[in-house]
Amino acid sequence: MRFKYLETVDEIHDLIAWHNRHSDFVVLDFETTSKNPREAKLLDIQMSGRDEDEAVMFSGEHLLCLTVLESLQVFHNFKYDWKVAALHGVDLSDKPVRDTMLLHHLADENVEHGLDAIIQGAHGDDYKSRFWETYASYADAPRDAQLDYGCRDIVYTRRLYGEVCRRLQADGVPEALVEHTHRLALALYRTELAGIRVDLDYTIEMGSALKADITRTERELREMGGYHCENLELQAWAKEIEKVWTPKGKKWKTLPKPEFNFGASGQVAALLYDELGLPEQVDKKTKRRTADDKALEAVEHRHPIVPKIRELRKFSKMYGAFIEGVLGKVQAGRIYPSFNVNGTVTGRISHSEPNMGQMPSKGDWAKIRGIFIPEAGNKVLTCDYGQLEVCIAAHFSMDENLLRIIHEGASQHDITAQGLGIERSKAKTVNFSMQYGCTEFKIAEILGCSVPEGKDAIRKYWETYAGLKRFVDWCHKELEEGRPIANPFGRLRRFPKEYQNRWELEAAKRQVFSSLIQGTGADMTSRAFYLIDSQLRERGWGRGWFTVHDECLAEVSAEHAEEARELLQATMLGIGEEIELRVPLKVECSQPLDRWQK
DNA sequence: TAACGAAGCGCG
DNA sequence: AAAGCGCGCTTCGTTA
Repeated sequence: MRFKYLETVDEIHDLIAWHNRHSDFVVLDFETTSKNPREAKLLDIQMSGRDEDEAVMFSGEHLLCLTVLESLQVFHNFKYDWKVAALHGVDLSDKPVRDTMLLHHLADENVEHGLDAIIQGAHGDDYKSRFWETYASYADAPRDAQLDYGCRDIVYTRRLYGEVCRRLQADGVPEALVEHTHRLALALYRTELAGIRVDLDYTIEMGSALKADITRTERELREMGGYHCENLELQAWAKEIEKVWTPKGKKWKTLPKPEFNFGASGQVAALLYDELGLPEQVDKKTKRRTADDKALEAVEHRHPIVPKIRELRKFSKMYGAFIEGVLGKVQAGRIYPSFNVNGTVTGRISHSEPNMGQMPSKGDWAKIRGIFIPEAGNKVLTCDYGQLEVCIAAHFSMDENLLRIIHEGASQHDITAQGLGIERSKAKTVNFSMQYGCTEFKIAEILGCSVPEGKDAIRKYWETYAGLKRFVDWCHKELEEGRPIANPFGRLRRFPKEYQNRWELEAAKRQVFSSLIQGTGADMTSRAFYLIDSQLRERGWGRGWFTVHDECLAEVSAEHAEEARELLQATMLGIGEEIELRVPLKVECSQPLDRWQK
């Protein structure tokens, strides 16, 4: 390998001009001071050279030179480098781009996609670990070491690009899916750069109310023993002489300070089961006693302290994960979540810092979503696919009852309840569980019946949805014969060809159908999101905000909100035609809103 | 003191 | 038999 540090702008321009004439693509990578693009200072830029073992590096000061580069840009995670460039005043987003990280995920969704892991696996070259063992930071390393480190990344990324392209071709992954994936990432790049506005007053007010709830509930918990508790020890604990759980010694000690932590599940379990003598609830999976919400619910009628602990848990979760979690990430009134295109094996987008997809949506807690607001003068639109999984399952299976649900508006939960002779509320859980491939053990747990009765319930379920059963069986046959199943976009969910034991095969059988449904829904939503974002921008009406699995959100000017609403609705419905879905889709669009809410 | 896994829980 | 899919975040408690 030959690496060179280019000192002058002339040298850089010479090479770029050469690329513009001769290269199909140019590999690029940035060295910076932080993984967070908003904190990152651009230090150096690396670029592929005239032949495949050659790479160059030049100072980040010459970032502007890249604007004259015309060739296809190849990055490993372009979203990061483009954000850094944008925050240094250079927009690279009008250029064609390919991303070896995205391609690697399309080629194998089951492995890690970081450049380090890929290179280590493919070439066994551990120059990266050697570099980081020697130097505390990139900036601390001498120029020679920086050049070697940065340029090796380029050479390996260049090889990787060729290799993943060959693998995608061999697997028959359509170019349209490759193209869509990059366009989606481009839309998400813009979303990430823009960030999301936060209503600080609203958040702080909700936060202080929650904080007061937490304080009050904690006080009530500590006072409670004296009134309701028949356990003498707990009464004593409640009155000053408090018990302290010592993790080291694994036992209770009587100490004068109230140090019991209701937020620690181990301490709560010790309190409920050891101190109060409530019946131990055991986790079916781990065989260990548990103090999770389901366990607490099961014993809450036996002691008034239990529902209080459940309340406190809820308040703490809401305050800690969502109020503090969001406020801690606010910069000048905005948050900047990451939207990861290859964060899941199914093709869903994953979110982080914060995860917008886990913002509370149920009951009163949905008000937490109201934290997120559009720019002044804009409105929020949120549109979701109704019963998307049912539509997709019906499309694949053409199951009679599923088709009835879609065409006649029948309720899936009612049909299942009737078919199995169970309550509607239980039928709802059964429907979700069956989509996830559950066994008679889980069904027995849901219905509160014996395992043989659970088995019978599954038999009735498959009688009710016989067409679906045939399709699920087909999925299992494909799996067992080692053929990956492509979704309508050509995305593959790959499973091992060989299994060490029966259990691994059973796990794969549970996953294969579920992944197909989930992945199809994910691609439909993200395809719609890309189209929505690009059309809104083209028309100057606004932009895409983000997606939450089967929901597209956008922010649009109040002036065009109604037209935009039509556009979102039509675009999401249009995905059905695009993939020739055999059933009609349903899309529910919100009114133009002043904040994110139902 | 930092890093890590487990438990618990938010979402679809 | 490890027996419902896919994620990310916070806290706790242990270990390097």
